[in-house]
Amino acid sequence: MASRAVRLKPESPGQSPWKPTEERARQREIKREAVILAAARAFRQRGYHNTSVDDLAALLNVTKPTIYHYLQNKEEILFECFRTGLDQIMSAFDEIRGSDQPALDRLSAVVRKYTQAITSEFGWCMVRAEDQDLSPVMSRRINALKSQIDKGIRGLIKDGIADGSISPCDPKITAFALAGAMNWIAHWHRTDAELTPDQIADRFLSTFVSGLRPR
Amino acid sequence: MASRAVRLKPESPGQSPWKPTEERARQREIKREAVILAAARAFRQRGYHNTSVDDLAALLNVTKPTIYHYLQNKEEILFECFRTGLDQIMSAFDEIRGSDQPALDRLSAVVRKYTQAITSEFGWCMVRAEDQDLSPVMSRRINALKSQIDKGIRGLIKDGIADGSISPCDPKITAFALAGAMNWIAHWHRTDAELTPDQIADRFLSTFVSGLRPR
DNA sequence: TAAGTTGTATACTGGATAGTATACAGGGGC
DNA sequence: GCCCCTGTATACTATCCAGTATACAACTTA
Repeated sequence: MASRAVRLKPESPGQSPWKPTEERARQREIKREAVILAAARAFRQRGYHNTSVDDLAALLNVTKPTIYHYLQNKEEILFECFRTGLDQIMSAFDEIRGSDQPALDRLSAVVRKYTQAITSEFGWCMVRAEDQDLSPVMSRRINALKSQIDKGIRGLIKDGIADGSISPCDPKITAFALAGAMNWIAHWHRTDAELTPDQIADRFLSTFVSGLRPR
Repeated sequence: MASRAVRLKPESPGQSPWKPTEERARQREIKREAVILAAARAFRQRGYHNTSVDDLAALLNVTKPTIYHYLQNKEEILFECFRTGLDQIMSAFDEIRGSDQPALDRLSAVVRKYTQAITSEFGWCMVRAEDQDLSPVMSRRINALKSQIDKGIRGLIKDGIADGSISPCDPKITAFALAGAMNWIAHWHRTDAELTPDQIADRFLSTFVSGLRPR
């Protein structure tokens, strides 16, 4: 569940004979990511199938072949949207790695990060885009990422039961409930909403941790 | 939030001069619903955009014009799938109307019914189909139904806070969390799953009612 | 300044598919 | 037996759109 952002490391400047080439590669990557971001926004707004590659190109003030210069096909665009969003969620687990807090506290930290990710531009893609629009190979890769996230949440719940910070429950179903509540944010959250992601996360945590029944 | 199933009432037989006509209307309705059910299944399996009307026709051993004889266009098919699913959820509220139980108990009953609805054939349509595939007029009608459901849940939470069966919380966000957890079932539930809808509902309720923190 | 590489555009192809024009078959009522 | 209504099919149109062939422009390097 490591953050997968593998980036070109900027070498010490003015030394490599390949510097210009590297600069090009960086520019290329910037543009590629711009396409992916524009796609994520458009898909969220209009849906994957209601957004043509021509639409995407128009949003970026270029033409279709330019898009295809950076990404092989429409499926790859969707895949990258998926992946970028899921990577954001995965990174929620990075910062609690090695922590010795009670598992419930670690879970709370993950919930806050997760909520931030889901309210990002890529939230829609993680949650609403459909596997069926990807080829079996790509779909399997996405499902592997989703499965890792699920395992991470379940693991924290199991740890919590073990260390006594979480009361005994079915980890699988509890993880589904928690993930479902968070993923659903992508359906109703608007960036102009009154609540910040952190406020949403705190209220969710209050509900899930304390429960509905008065103590 | 009344159940909207308006049905032809079978008149006392053998009397009306229009009986054959009525029989025809009934047959027509049966076939129309068969189309909608087949569509719901196909959409869940392959997605709306990956299912052509020809595909649908083939599933029913007829041809495309037959489909169009019962439904105006593909959008109407999707709309009816939406509506059928949402009606099922709406009916979850019917049986607690007039109940004098504490609101938390009424909410629990709704959660059980809701879970049954979401695991039905139409679960996918309620949750995963996209408004953007409907015209603005139809989309507004669907959103009105969704909004009624949301109001129903929030109302029960507010009632619970008032009658003391639910501890004070933000009703809006709590309703979103609960609905999100349930709606998400449509993403992971398979009919061959090990847990029945009622078992899922009970575990959800245990999580939401008692909370994660040990008492 | 010449040669190669990268980025962008114009203009096209091919395939999928929503929706329709039209014909026809069968049953109920006269 | 004739007519009309309902249901179904064949065969078509029109449109959208993913992806490509090709040309050209601009920059890199020498």
